[in-house]
Amino acid sequence: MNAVPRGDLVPAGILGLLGTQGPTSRVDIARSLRLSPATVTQVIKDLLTRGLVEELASVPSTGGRPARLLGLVARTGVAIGAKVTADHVALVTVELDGSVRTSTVHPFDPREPASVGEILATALDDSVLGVGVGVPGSVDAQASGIVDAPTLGWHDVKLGPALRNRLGVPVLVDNDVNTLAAAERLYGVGREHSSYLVVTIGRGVGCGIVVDGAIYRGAAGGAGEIGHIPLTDDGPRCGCGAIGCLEAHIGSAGLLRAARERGVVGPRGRLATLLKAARDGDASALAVYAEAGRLLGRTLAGVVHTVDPEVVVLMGEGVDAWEFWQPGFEPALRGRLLPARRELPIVVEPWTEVQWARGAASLVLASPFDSAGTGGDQSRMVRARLGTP
Amino acid sequence: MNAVPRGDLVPAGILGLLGTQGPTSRVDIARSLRLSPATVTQVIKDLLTRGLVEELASVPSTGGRPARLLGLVARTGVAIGAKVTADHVALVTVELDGSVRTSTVHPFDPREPASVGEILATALDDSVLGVGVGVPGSVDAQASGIVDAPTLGWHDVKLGPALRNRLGVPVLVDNDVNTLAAAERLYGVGREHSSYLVVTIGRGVGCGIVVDGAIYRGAAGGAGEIGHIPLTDDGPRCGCGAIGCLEAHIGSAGLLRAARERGVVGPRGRLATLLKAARDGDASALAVYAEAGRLLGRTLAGVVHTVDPEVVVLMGEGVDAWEFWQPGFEPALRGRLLPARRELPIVVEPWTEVQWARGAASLVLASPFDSAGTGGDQSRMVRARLGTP
DNA sequence: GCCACTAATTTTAGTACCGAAATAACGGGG
DNA sequence: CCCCGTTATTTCGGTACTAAAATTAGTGGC
Repeated sequence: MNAVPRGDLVPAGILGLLGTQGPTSRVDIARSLRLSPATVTQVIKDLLTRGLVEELASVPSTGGRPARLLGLVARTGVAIGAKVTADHVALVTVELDGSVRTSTVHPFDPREPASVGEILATALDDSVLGVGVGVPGSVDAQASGIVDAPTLGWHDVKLGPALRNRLGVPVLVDNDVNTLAAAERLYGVGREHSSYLVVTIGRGVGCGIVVDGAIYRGAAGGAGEIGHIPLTDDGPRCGCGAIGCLEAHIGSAGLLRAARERGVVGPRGRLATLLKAARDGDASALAVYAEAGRLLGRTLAGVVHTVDPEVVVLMGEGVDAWEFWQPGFEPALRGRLLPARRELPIVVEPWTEVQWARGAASLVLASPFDSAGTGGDQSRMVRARLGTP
Repeated sequence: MNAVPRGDLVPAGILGLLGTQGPTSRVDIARSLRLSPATVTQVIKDLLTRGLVEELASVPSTGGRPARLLGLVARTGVAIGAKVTADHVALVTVELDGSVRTSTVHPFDPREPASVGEILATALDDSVLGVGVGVPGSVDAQASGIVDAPTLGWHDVKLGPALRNRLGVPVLVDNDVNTLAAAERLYGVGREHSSYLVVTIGRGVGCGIVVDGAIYRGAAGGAGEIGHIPLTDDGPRCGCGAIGCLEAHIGSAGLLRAARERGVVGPRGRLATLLKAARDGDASALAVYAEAGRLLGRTLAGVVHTVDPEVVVLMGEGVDAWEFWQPGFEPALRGRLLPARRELPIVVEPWTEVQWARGAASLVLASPFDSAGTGGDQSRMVRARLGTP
């Protein structure tokens, strides 16, 4: 058998691994990146002489020669992550190890896409490796960053080029759910599994698909739009123009509509009212959530039959009320899955707004692992910044 | 940038390309297989000296040096394809260029899985490169071939190992729909597109997913089971045990049930009766098909939103009546797709039973291109057989 | 303390590819 | 006919890996 090289990726991959997973031995690096130990030895030798990596303590022997841990020489690199919504931009700066250093929120008017650049510029300094941006819409490619986002009123907005021009650092743009999938890959289920779905419930319903460790974007960057899976032929109209989409039923607006119809909240009531009613044990409120859970479970059964993932992760604002969705969700999902998949693990992750932005930063931090070339030249630029102190 | 090698695959890939696409110039080979012209020159030099390939006529110059066509030296390799059903096994032998040489059908009792080996043995001779088998169920991996097929009453049937043992040639086993997807890749839309769905309608409903030119099988070989996407909470019970699956509505049995309910056919009527009634313009018969088309269209809209393919191919026994499905299908699909995808091309392919078996043979013929390693050691063995006269 | 055993790392001797530059084989314009 | 532009192919000099063998650094038994 011969080599399976992947561009100038191995040194960056090792640096990225050490940055995200902490100190690691040569064998473990080889196993994680599917390289031969020989290659790791060679590359590490180079990184040692360049002073980017240092040898740390040995781990106690397990019967053979003890492994020598390797660590990143303290560096100042950070990534900036931004999540764009209809009325604000959330910004975080994230260390190489994934910890959030700072977090801010800025008001934002989507009619002025360029102002995203101004907001990001406030956080920029020499230590920034790159900027990741998550948007609620479809993006042609991370490295390009041309956005269609109906909820922002954006069509063909050239956000990526504009930001690169304004900021002068690598900029990766992707659908917001895909950014969460990227974060999950570095810090979540992606460490243990190579194929999974990241499903978000909240204002809309989205799904990031990870296959063999790579984010699957579809032919035109539109994969994972499960919010627009049709459920019914009548029923609520969705923002997309069609009728009876999943999102129209169980997105924030759909929940609220159902709650009003049942009289749980008044005509001007808010979701918080519905949630409070459920917490107080109101039967109608519980029924609204249970019905939403049932629809989500049934739809996800279909998605799982189509994609066959190892795990499903649930996130988004909506999981705050998950305890009330679950009674409807579990039977609807499990009862519909084929026997072979009935034990599919479902992971519900606690949620804060910062997660979105942190996910966006993960686009940058995942660049060293980007052997599929998803991030194109922008990922290469991040790697270049990582390689020279 | 450096090399992107793929195992000992390049020589086999070139042979496979010449076998399936016919005579090709070096530059075109390089373009098709995404290799550098330098590499092609080197490998071809070797293949020429080994007598596996010969130089043919030049193509007329298009302004520069004329390209020299290269062709396979006449060889006797064939692949055998088999499609297993509940009552028969269809067998074909297929030439390297994809043309069907012989085609036979053998009665079969699924309670005796081993008899598949006996049937295949009748077709075996020295020229056989390998055997491909399509089964109506899920398969753990092509190169292994352990089958779960409820419709055959098979659970954990070790078909692959048994056949390899009996036949002594490489055996690749896959879900029947995936075999069609493999055929499509070599001879159909796969020549022009790298991501597509192959949807079959007939007794069941299935879907082969091709992503970046590779068949996507999911975490456990169960991807594409769209027949079990839940549509309704009441309604017909499906063979899988759940209620209201797509397949229960629009599979052969579902169609027949609907036809009986509407009185189009008698209690012992058959599908042919329904089809004939539709051809005679019977309104109820047309309504049965239109409703099936509507359900299929609505469901596929959801699948397309999830997967975002470039094209969808429709096949299977059911397409014989496609003209009657279409009136329900088109509006249901297009009306539900997001605007960006509304123009999705749908290709309906004419259908004969032989297609299934030919698809199975494609598993073998695709082995030379199998850079993803889907076929494992069995594909390697096919390549070995291809490389030594 | 010496030996057998184990596991991590390094060395060695390739291999399979690539990019860039050189060369070859045409057609067409003067 | 000779030169030019164009396209195909080949040559050349790397590069980035690999597998297998050798080496190193521990453990535990005696």
